Amino acid sequence: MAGTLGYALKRAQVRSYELFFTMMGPDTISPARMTALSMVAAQPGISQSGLAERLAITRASVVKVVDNLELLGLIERAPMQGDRRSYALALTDEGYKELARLHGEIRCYEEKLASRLTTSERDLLMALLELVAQPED
Amino acid sequence: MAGTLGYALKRAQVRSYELFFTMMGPDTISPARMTALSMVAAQPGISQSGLAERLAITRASVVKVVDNLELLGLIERAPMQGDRRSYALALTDEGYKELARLHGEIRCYEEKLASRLTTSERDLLMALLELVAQPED
DNA sequence: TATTGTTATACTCTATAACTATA
DNA sequence: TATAGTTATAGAGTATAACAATA
Repeated sequence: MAGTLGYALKRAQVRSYELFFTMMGPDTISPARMTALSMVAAQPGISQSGLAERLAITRASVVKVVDNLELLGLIERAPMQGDRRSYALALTDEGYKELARLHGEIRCYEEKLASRLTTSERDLLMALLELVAQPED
Repeated sequence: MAGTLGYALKRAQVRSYELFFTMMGPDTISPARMTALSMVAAQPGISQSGLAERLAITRASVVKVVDNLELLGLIERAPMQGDRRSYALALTDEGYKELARLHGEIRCYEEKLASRLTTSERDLLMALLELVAQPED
């Protein structure tokens, strides 16, 4: 619906994905997988269930994300000590290298995405978005 | 990637969809279809190709959107005078009634989505989102 | 009993390619 | 030739339900 906040959010998000794939190339790891990669990097040893919770998707869905990142050689499923049901997820050396490379590319992408905004406008926008993103209560 | 504008946009958008389906019910017409409905209302007689362009999706994809809205009795495919290849899309009486009803619900939804923001903050947010949404040059 | 990871299956939304009818 | 709408098909990303192994 034109003129609504919901629609403005949607359009900005669509634009961000367009720019993402334009700048990162069509064969890049998707934004969702990049988020998963950075979450495992931030919390090495996290289980698939833990990752599912942080990504707000189901355990079943996380299996494919992890499969894909493992197939690319970026993360590993190691045995979790003390619970043989779980895997301890961690980045491989290759995964850390790739994440570092991605960080550089993402910085360029972010700069272009916000190129019409001053630095303080960008910070303000992010703060306002946080207020919208939080569920009530 | 945490801390980026792209991620903040994504999270706010996910939250807006969650709230949308929570408030409108699981059987509601989707946001995309509502946008299509309001576009046809704003531009009666528009062709499917025209609608595809405005929605920024392919002609093939628009067929299903129109099929769905027609099946619900909300829009009609009328012959386009002067070009027998095209349809002139228009809302049915039922479609206008439903759109009016949706407008009311959307107002409540929008209010809740922006409930943490003042009116001027909401306006500012929308203005900043527009700047992000516009492709460069 | 409850939890972890997995598989099978399905749904939504989108795309591309090939078709038809008209222009 | 080019355009409008359609169909068939596919891919990404998600979900639910049922299952084996383990707690």
